[in-house]
Amino acid sequence: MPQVRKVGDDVLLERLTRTFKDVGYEGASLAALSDATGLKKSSLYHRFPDGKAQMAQEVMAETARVLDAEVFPLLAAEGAPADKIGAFVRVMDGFYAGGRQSCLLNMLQPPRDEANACGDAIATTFQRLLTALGAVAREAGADDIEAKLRAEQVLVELQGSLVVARGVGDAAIFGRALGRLPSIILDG
Amino acid sequence: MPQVRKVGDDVLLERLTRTFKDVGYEGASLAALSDATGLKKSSLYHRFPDGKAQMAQEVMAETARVLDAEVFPLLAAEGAPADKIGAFVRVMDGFYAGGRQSCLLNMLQPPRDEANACGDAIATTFQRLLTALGAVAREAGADDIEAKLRAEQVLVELQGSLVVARGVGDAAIFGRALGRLPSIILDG
DNA sequence: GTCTATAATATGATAGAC
DNA sequence: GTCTATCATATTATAGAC
Repeated sequence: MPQVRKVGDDVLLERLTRTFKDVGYEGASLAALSDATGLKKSSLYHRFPDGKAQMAQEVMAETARVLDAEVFPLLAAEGAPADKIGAFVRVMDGFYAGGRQSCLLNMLQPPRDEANACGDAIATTFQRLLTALGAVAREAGADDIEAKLRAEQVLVELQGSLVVARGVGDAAIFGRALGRLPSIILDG
Repeated sequence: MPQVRKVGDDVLLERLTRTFKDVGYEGASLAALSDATGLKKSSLYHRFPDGKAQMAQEVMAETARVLDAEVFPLLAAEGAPADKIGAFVRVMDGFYAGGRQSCLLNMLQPPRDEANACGDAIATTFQRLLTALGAVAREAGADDIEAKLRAEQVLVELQGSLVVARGVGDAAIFGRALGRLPSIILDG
C-alpha cells in the first residue's frame, strides 16, 4: 500500500500561490512554504525536485491554466463587449479577493536585470492579457492602436490599484479601479 | 587625523535606494547592499547600527525629503493646475528614470499582515501624495470626493504602469501613463 | 509520500585591529 | 570610519528511515 498524499496537488499549489502572493519570491522561504502547506521541506522537495524555483514556476503555470479556463474564454466569447468586460470585472474581483490579495505578476517579479525562476512567464501572461483585452476594445469600436492602449490601461489600473490598496490598507481602491474598467475598454 | 568618509551620506543613501528599488527589501541582502555601496558590511553597521531595517527607514525618509523638496512645493504653488500637473509629470518621469526604475513604495512593501521595517512610512507617503494631488484636482474644479478619486487614480496609474512596464520590459508604458495624468486630474 | 536528521552555504550581526 | 575575522542563525538542499 503506497503512502497517501497528505495534500492534493490542487490544494498544494493553491497554498503555495497564496504564500508567494503574500510575501513575494524572496520572502517565501522554504520554512514559510512548509508552514503554509503543512508539508515538511523534504516533502516539498519530493514534489518539486528543483526546489523553490520550480514551485514558483508551477504556481505561475497554474495561474496560466486558471486564466485559460476562466478568463480568456470569457473575453473571446460571442456577445456584447460590455457584457464580457462586466464578467471580466467580476472574475478579477474574485481572483484578487476584492483587492485584499496581491498579484503574482508583481510579487514574483525578478530582481531587475536578473533571470527569473519563472522565465518569461510573467511577460507572456501580461502579453496574453493585453491581446485578449485589446480584442474586446477592438470589438467595441476602437482601432488597433487605440485598442492596445485601452488594454494596457486596464492592466495598469489592475496592478496599480492592488499596489496602492496594499500600501494604504484600503481594498476599496481596487473596487473603484474595477469600476473604471468598463468605460476604459468601451469608451477609451 | 580622523578616518575619512569613503562615501558621503547622500551618495550612500542613493546607492541603497537604488538597490532596494531593484531587488526589494527581502532581496536586498547585506552582501548586495555592501556591493552596491562599496562599503563592507561592518561599515554599513557603523553608519546604520540597526542594520537593514534602519537602512530601509532612512531610504524612505530620504525619499520623503525629496518629495518635500521637489514635489509638494510644486503641487502647492500658485499657478494654473495644468501647469502644476505638467511639472509633476516631468518630475515623476525623472524620478523613475522614464519607467526603468521601480517605486520604493511597491518594492519596500512588507509581507502582508506583518510589521514593516519602515513602519507606516509607505502608507503615510501615499496619503500625502493623495492629499496634494487631490488639492490640485480641487483647484481644477472637482468637488471634494471627485478630487480624491482623481488623485487616487493618478497614484494607481503611476504604480501600475511601473509594474507593467517592468513585467513586459517596456518602459514606454510608463510614459503613456504619464501622458494620461493631466486629463485625469483636470478633467476626471 | 512523508518524515527526521544533517550538511553546505548565505545571511544578519558583532568584536576588535588599524 | 573602514576593515578582517568571526559568530549565531536561517536558508537551501540532500540522505535515508519508515
